[in-house]
This record gives sequence, structure tokens and C-alpha cells, in this order.
Amino acid sequence: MSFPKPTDSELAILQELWQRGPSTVKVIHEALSSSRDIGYTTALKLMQIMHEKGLLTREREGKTHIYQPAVSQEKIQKQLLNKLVDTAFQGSAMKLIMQALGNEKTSTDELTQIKSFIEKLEGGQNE
Amino acid sequence: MSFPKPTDSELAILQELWQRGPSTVKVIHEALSSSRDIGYTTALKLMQIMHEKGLLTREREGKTHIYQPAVSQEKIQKQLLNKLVDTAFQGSAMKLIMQALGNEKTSTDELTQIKSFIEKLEGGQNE
DNA sequence: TTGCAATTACGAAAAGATTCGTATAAACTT
DNA sequence: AAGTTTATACGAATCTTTTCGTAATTGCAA
Repeated sequence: MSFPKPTDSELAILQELWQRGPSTVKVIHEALSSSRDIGYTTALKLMQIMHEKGLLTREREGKTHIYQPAVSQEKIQKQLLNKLVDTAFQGSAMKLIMQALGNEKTSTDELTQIKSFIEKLEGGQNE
Repeated sequence: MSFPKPTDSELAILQELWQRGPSTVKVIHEALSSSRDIGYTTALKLMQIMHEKGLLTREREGKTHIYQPAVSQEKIQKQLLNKLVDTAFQGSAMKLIMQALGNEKTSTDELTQIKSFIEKLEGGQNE
């Protein structure tokens, strides 16, 4: 059930697809182009490889292919998060959370949201 | 002020060094060997490269070298964390924190700790 | 149907990371 | 001092990822 961990480039492509929905290579290439220099065939090849790996599905539509993520964003986020916890935070999710909070990019409002989320967790199954 | 992002192997070596303190290649190689198959000269080469990159410092002690991290664990954790937030969570630390909490590897006790940490933050500079 | 533009397929080069074999050097033993 | 052991240095092979040029294919337009 575990997918190959996407590389950085692959993750960038997945992001675009999650946000835009099913897209052609052309669209994704244009999107990527705005943030970095990348040739069309490079984007194409990446997406072909991702398809081979099972990260994307595709469907022919006339001449072109329409690509879609084969994995949910949540699943990938979970995978990357767990990996980071294991390799950089000695397996302690708490340490990671503390660090993330400390990086002070979190607004008061968000802090409140997090707190109430924790309270919901405490009330729930965690006994 | 920003260091090259350590690769996975490099991170594993940094972990050992942060935990054990200054060590020889021999010690690190033995440590790594317990979790995976790796030749001595491979470990050596990795540490030499890390030294070139500025990730490790070293000091001759007779015949051998004693290696030390040139970067703090916190700094690397921060770097990796920020990168993950940017590439996988659309720049939202909150989303990442929520996910981490949801992965339910956090005990009630830890949740309480996190909550009081948040309260400390709220009381502090975040207005 | 011929030609043109857009798209895919393929192969291979370039760059980075990992691996290890062999050679060299250093310190200790006898 | 010669031989043994332990460590480093170096170079090269392998593997993965990223890159792109070129060729083949597809659909459309004239």
C-alpha cells in the first residue's frame, strides 16, 4: 500500500494537479514555468515516469493525455511527515510540532484553532 | 547562512553525531551498520564529502579523524520542516501541525504539553 | 491528401548520490 | 627497521533524477 516517495520535482507536479484538477502536460508545464526554468519535454518526461511509477493516471483525449494524481494529497503528506518525524525528529511527532510552532509563522487565530483541535482529540478516543 | 540540504544518508550520519557527540568514522560506521548494510569506505567517503560541503568539521587525533556536526540539529530540523511546509503543505504550518496531530501517535500527556506551549506563545509576543 | 501544428515517445546526456576497490599513509609491534 | 594493522585518500562504477534533442504520431486545415 506504500507508494514510492515522490521526488521534489514530482511533488511539485502533484501539487499542481491537486490544485488544478486533471490537466494536460501543457498546462502543468506552464504552471511550473512560472516558478522555474523547465523545458516542455522535461515536464512531459517527468509525468510519463510518474505514470509508470503509478503516481499518476492518465486518459487519452484526442491527441493529448489528461493526467490525474493516483494518490491523495493527504496520503503523500502523511508519508512525508512520518518520514521527517523518523529521520529528523527521532520518531517524536511532538518534537516536530513544537518546532513548527516555534517557527512563529502561526497566527494567534491559528493557534486557537490548533488548541481546540487538541481539545477535541483529548475528549475523544485518546485515553 | 543557508546550508546545503543534507541527503538522507547524510542526515543519518548527522543524527548519530548529534546523539553520540564527536566520533570517528569507525564508530559511525558501526552505528550505521546496525540498521543497514554499508561498507566502511562508503561511510568514510560520505563523511569526507560532508566535510567538504561544510556539514562536518574534523580534527586529526593521531592517525584518525574525529568528526563533529558543523550545524545544529535545530537548524537542520528547521530547514527540513520549512521545506516540507512549503512543498507539501502550501506554506501553511498549521496544516502540517494538524496532520501531525491527526496521525495519532501523540499521547494525552504530550497533547497537554503542546497545549501549554501554545498558551505560552499566546501570552507572549504573538498579538 | 498533403501539409502543418501540437503532442507524445524514445534515447541518451548531465548531474547528483551512493557504493566500494585499491593504493597510500600513519602508528604500533617486534 | 620491517612487518602488521588501522585509517585515510582517491578514483571509478553504479544508480537515480533531471534534462532535453530528435523522431514519430496525431488531428486538423487547406
